[in-house]
Amino acid sequence: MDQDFSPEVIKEFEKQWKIISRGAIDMLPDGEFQNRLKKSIANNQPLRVKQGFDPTSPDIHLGHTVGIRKLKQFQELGHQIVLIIGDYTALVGDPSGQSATRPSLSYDDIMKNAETYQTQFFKILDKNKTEVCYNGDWFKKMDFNEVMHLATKFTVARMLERDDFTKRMKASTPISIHELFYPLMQGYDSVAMKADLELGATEQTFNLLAGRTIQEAYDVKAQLVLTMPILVGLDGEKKMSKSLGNYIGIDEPAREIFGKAMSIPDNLILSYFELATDVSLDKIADIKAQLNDSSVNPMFLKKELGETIVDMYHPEGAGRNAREEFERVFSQKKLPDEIPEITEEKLVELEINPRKIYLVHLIAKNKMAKSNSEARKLITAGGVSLNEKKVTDANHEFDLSEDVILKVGKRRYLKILKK
RNA sequence: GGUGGGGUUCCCGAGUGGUCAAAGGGAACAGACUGUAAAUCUGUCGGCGACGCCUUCGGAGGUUCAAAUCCUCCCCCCACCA
Repeated sequence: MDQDFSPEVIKEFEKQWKIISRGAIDMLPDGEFQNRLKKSIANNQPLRVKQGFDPTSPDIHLGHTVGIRKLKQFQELGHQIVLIIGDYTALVGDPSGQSATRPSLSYDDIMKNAETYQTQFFKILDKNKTEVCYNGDWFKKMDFNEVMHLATKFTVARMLERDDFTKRMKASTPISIHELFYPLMQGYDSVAMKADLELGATEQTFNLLAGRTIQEAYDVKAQLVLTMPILVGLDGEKKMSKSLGNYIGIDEPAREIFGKAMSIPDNLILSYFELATDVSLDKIADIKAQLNDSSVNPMFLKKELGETIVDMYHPEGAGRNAREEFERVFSQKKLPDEIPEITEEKLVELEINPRKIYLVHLIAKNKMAKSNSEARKLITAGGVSLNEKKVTDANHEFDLSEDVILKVGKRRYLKILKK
């Protein structure tokens, strides 16, 4: 029952399709997806495009931006973006891709995270055109009867099909009943928001499709599903996540972002360009060609990547500055142009005698190492220098006769000022 | 509810009375080599102004000169049975 669409509609559809499908893995169901998009254009009825984010950590990182930037594209094409902040789903914890039950967060922490999420979202999205909801808004009000009713809409067999559960069963790791509710909750969000389309990473496919089932059970039209690849973290193996510490936060200082970008393994360069930046498809093809050309040092492409990413989240020119700073410090091994400083008075406050500075304490008390032992180990390992001279004596003491620059490891600096 | 098997340092996982701050691997950190890439090699990997001392082996007690190891109670997980 395809209706006939005018050439203008088809033209607009093709334009939108090209943009929307960039980078996408699945756009389901095939056929219906195209059709509903066309209808939306023909009837001037924007799609309600939903994605949920559980505020389980305080920061949005590049991994999140894969979806957020896709939402941005929909937004620019005139569709309605619906952001769900999963305050209640965060309480449950998404089992997707997990090999163990997530540690539960306190509601206070979740709400704090939700706040920073909001401000960081709008570094990318247009706040005025975005609908934001907390799923606690409806889950808080549900009584047990309604919860059970929701639970009747899905079967155990289907739930256990997903491979994260299968794996956990095989590995004999516990699965709590409440984790089974996660997909139901996410699906119910789609009911509540009357979502036409839900976006998520590939690992979300099960949840997204479950959403269709739940919607239909509640007599809401089943949503379309669009999945995006998972951005691999800095370690080159696992998905980017705050808890694994392999992430680039969009709120981080320019030099951090640049530095972290430089530390990714070479085989990630292309996917970072594809998933984390807005460079054109032509440009991507060009980068791909260069990566295959053995005469090109991938480092140059990586620097370009770093610069591009920095510029997305910092003012114009920040990328270039970060790059120059990086080259100065790491390539030419010069001192960074900004080094945290500490004064003689501050030392006294830290109970360090400026006339007899015990290096171990200086490092530990300034949080350049976790403990005195850690500091001691770093010194012994040859990772500590004073005024660019390596110190390997763990009991080293010195007096502050002049300003001193302390370097610990590759990148921790501190300047101690004689008053 | 019954029976059996388990809970060890960031993770996996050895260890069944002293030689245990606890093998091995992974992760991480530092150093060498580099491009803050990969690979490789080396070292470190509970805390402490440190060849000694203090705190750790699910929790609480107990036996012992001595306990991760033995006993008691409790908590949690898994498998099978019901």
